[in-house]
Amino acid sequence: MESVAEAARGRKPEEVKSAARVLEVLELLGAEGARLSLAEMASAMAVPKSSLHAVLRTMEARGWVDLDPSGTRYSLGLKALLTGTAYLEGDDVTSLAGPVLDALAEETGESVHLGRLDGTHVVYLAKRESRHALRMYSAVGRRLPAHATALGKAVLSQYDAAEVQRRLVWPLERLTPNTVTDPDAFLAQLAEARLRGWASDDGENSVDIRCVAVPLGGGRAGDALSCSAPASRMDDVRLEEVAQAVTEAAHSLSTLLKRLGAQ
Amino acid sequence: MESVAEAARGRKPEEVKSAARVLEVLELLGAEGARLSLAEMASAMAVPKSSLHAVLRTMEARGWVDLDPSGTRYSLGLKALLTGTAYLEGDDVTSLAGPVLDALAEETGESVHLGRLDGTHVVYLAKRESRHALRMYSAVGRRLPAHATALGKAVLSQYDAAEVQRRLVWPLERLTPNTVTDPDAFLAQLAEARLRGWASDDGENSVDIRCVAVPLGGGRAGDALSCSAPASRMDDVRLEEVAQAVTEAAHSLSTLLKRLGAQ
DNA sequence: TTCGATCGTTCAGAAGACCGAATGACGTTT
DNA sequence: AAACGTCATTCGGTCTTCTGAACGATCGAA
Repeated sequence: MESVAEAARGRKPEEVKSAARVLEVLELLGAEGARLSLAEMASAMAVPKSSLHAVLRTMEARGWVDLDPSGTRYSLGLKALLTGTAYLEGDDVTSLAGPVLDALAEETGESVHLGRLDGTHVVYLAKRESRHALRMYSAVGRRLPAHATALGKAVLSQYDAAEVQRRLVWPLERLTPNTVTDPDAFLAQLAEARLRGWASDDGENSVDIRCVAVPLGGGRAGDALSCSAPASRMDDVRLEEVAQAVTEAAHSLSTLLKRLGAQ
Repeated sequence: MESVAEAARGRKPEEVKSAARVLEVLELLGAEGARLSLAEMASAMAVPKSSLHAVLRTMEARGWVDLDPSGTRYSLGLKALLTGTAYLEGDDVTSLAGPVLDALAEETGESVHLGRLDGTHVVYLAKRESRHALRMYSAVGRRLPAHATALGKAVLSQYDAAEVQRRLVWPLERLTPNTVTDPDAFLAQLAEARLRGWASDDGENSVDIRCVAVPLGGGRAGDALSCSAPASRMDDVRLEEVAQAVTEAAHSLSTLLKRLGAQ
């Protein structure tokens, strides 16, 4: 009998209702540094107030959401931060990447990132900042569309065209005048990246930023290493040099990971 | 009838069972960079496997937990990271603190932290690293016992003795030979901090690190600003100088916050 | 003050999750 | 090869949570 009601909302009957709601609350509050009232969240989630009320009580009691002094607006609690940093600490790749990132940042003098594919986006897992005053803004946890970043293209270059077609949302969203949105041109870029071993981004998500990225091996298909710099410091020659350095760094990190996986 | 069963486990009947379990899973997986099987978690949480199974399916479907390639060990998912960083982005204090931290780090040349009291511990919300090669290790999201840190003592100095007694766990845990564990000595330190406006830590959580902290005003009773350095660069005279700088920084941040709260 | 529009909170009937035992799928040991 | 241990997974009856409407509290406007 539940199939009618559940199918109408497009949800699997395999989900535990209030478990899903807890996660939805966290995502909703996280989405925009939001401070939302119970009623606002209930309407946003299309859930009865009374049901959400009990869920929020549970979350508040455990420090996963905080309540305004007024007692009427919810925001994320400290537990969310603790768990977020625990993700990074518990991750093999991120833990091992530290010294490699340090060395690459030292060698290139530019901003260096470790990224992971998550659906259609890439998430920064770790970074080292450029020594220069003019540098790109970034933050661990930040998400950028995979199709407009070197990191994303590096990861995607490991899949065939059909898989890429399946993984991305078409048409590709345009972020800057340089964003590659034509499917054929995009797939051609991936093919080129696959051949030479590194992907690039020329102002495709942020004007005037050029970036090079190399996917990690060692069984970590979703991760890549990148180096970004303002176009003013990154002409084509320099790009190739940096690509070389990133490739070597990625290789050495991949070796560390393979060793870990084998043992 | 549920009061008997629930009271026996010490839980309020106000909790939604599977909501609490979702959070408990996240905390369990976050606790130690753990990779746990369903059976292990079920036993750790004292919950039937079959019930937890459904919860984990829900969490996995939404990317909150990841499953090993083998399909038998769970770890935190990427959504945990996204929500964790969202906590920081959505937080007024952390957002406003950036420039103040930069200035203080520049002025002192030492590591600077923004911390928040969470129960008996202090959590780092933001940091700026020392320019020196010899520097303390720290990370955003890291928790340290409040009674053994300048940050914690700064926050606690705002409460009276009875409140402090209530908030901490006695006896105070010893972390280093310098940790103050005697209740009277500890309360005396807080009283002194309250008078002069800043708290200090002399190798109490980490040998050879000295630290100064000042609580924030502006209605953010739980937050404090600190500056830490190796004892070799921090004699008593220098400590007073740094305390002065931190006090000014805390004051300017508090002013920013008050302005925000008023508007 | 009074009204109106929020908001969070409560409650009893209805719907769905929870649980224990049984099952199937591995990998390892005997 | 066979038996064992451990693992995730399924299933139907029972019990809990979920729900929608009604309530009470709070604030601002009239």
